[in-house]
Amino acid sequence: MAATADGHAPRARPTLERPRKAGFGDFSTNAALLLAPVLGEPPRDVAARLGDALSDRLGDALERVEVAGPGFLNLFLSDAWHRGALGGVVAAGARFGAGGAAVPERISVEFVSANPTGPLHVGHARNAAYGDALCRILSFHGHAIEREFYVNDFGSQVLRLGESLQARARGEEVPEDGYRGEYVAELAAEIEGAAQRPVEEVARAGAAAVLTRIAATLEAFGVGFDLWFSERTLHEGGDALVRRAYDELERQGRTYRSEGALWLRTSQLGDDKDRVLERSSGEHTYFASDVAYHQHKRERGFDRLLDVWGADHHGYVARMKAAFAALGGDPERLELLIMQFVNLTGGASMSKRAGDFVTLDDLVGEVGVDAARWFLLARSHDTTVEFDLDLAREQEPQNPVYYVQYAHARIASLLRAAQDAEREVALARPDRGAPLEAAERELIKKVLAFPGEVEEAAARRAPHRIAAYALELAQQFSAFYRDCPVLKAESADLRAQRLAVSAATQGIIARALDLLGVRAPASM
RNA sequence: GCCCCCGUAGCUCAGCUGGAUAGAGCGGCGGCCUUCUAAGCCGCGGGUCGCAGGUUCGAGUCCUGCCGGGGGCGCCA
Repeated sequence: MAATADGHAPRARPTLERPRKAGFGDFSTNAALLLAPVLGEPPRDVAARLGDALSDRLGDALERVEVAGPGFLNLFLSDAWHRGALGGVVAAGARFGAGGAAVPERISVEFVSANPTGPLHVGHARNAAYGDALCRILSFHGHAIEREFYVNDFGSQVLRLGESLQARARGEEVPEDGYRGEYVAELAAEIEGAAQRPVEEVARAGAAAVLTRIAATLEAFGVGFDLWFSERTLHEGGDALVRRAYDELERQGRTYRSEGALWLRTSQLGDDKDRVLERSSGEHTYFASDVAYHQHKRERGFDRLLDVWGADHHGYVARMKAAFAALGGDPERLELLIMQFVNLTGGASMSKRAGDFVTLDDLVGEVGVDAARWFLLARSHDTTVEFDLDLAREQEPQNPVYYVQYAHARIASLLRAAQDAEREVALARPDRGAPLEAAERELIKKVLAFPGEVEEAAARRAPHRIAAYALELAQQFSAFYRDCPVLKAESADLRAQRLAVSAATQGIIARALDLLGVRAPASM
């Protein structure tokens, strides 16, 4: 791009984009708008010349060009180009849109990480759905992903669980700051000798039992982990990881002693103030565990670390980043993704201590895995989700997820109706040279947008983009289904071509739903 | 007081690196099933993009300041 007359670089960059409105062509460029002041000519004249040049260059891939508005140049691609592109999609098969990452990375994604002191609730459900979908998207995009669940099985919370369990087992009142849910009584009955054994043992057994339940809940929700990392292991053994992290920090000159406690100089690295690692009592803080845990992650050699946290942890971001830098890490490679809250209405409180809250299991029981995941994933992670349980329960069939699944099922029905041989023939040669109806061309365009959507969703850590795209694709298929007979097309070629378009669409709907962890049924 | 997120249609939310008449779902009103699944389709109505400035040829989008909502600021986890 040439500099402007006054020698400064132009502020805006020339773009080649796919306009939202169909009337503005398949591609649109603002190049003429930016060139005009440099050339000293009217933007529309520049656009016209640019259009002529492109027409010569692109040949029959281009149907026509249009100068529009203040000087945009809109390019309309031909049917031949669209059919050729469709052929590419069909040929790519299940790999269409996959592996687009320019620099594949080995990434650790830590999510959920709920305390093993009670059942998962709706907030955890959002974290689980988001983290899982993010892993699926990043993996599909070409990254190597490891999924981790950090188990806080060491601190005072677990001890309180033990006290609560013991109280229940003895038929006593649960302590003021204890856990009161019904599950506590259930667990107390399950754990042998809960009334007599040392409270630490009861706590440990209780946490293990809760964790087993959590894992089962997550599995039913379609969420799995490669590693369940125990906080306790950070503190065990002579060469405890916590000690090693302290040593490393000391070597880097980042720690000091004051008032009997060991402090980390996080304020030198962007935090508001320094933080305590080891209390004057000799106990480690929760922060110390996290520092050691992240040091352990560093030692495992990831290119990037992602932590999915609840909104109540956002005050923790600065110190964690600072600690990561203090350990010698690049804070840019530690991403702390904050999930905003799920505001539950029409149901019970989400307070964990209240003992009466809507669990992930309850949620799934009410609306099913697919609707629950869709609902939690369809919104950006940094906006609060309004989840009306009554509405979700009553309006299940109106949920957009069913619309998308329905489109998939319809295509499956179409393909079933076609003979196997015909389907294969259609997919072997999708381009039959038949002219494209408007709805057909729009559907192909939507299909072709998929890799870009994956790229966007991966780069922005934004699964909700996939949900939005899936809905749009399903809508575009509905228009195609309405306007373009497939099985009843006038000619065999047209029938084959439309079968290919349908099959390609089906594959992408299935893939998009899979990236969200939602099923793609063959019939509904 | 400081920090983070949000403020777009009656409700719930999209809106990608600033671009051309601001979109969807739900809800409302009115139509469409001897025709590839009506869990569907079509049409209508509905918005000073919180407010005020600023940058720009161009701002829902970027900057500043207010207002409103949510959350967080512990030698708790």
